[in-house]
Amino acid sequence: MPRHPSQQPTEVELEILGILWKEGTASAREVHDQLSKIRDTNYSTTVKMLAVMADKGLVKRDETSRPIQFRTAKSKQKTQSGILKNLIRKAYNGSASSLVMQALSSQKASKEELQQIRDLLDQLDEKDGDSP
Amino acid sequence: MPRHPSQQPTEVELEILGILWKEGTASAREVHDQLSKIRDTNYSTTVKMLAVMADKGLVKRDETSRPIQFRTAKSKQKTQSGILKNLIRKAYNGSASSLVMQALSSQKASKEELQQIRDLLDQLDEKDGDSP
DNA sequence: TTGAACAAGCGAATTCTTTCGCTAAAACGG
DNA sequence: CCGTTTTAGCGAAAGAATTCGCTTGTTCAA
Repeated sequence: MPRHPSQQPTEVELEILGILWKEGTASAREVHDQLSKIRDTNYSTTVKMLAVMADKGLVKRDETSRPIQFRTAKSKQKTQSGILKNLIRKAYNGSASSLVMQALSSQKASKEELQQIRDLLDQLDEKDGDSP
Repeated sequence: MPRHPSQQPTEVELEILGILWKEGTASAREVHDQLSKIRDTNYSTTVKMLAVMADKGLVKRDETSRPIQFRTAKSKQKTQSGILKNLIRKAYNGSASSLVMQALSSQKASKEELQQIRDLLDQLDEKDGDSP
């Protein structure tokens, strides 16, 4: 009986995606150097992970340049919100605001950030006035 | 070489935790009935998952009552914020507010919810005036 | 060109997750 | 009680994720 292949990126995959989001584009070596700071891992492993991720369509390879450059296949936005949506559904019973409140209470945020969030809230209010 | 056992609950585990959060306490059968609505799974599998989760310390069994009752071992809060913290670190480069903004923009929230969030923001502002 | 150094890839082993058939034990109804 | 139904558990296997040794290819400087 076939298992459900999870749509979400795995732990390590996410860490690698995180690196690529930060760097934009990077060689296997560069990815590895970053990765090895947060995870005890081996260069071969990193290379393999990138290969697996390429198969899954999570990253793209640019072979025209040497060393081969990697970048993410989907936009950061899209990937992040996919993960978020999934998490909200499974762990927050579908309520985005529960997640938001918890994130705000359990993690520190600067005044500027809080203000940014307020601004966004205002925008949202305007847009969707009051509709059932 | 030992793998990093991920601290986070897996996909199915999370779904089961979600059910237990909603129900408070439930028998294997009850968990299964709920689970099978969102996932094509077998009663034996559910029972096994609960056993595995008990081993990992994710759920507790109350054997005094028959059928055995399950409940989560850690509080919903604690588990959720653990997951969030992890996600923020890995996928949001440590910025809780990025996650919050994305959650707000990509998921609908009612006016009441938005207001709740505002209230929380106000509280946070008061508490931590202007930090170092 | 040639050897050192680095990059890429293959294939197989490990460990973890998820699956379920099958057996035993417990509860239930007559 | 006894057969039936439900619950619990075991153990094994299928599937995924992660690991890395080792081989091969490429680059580069002397």
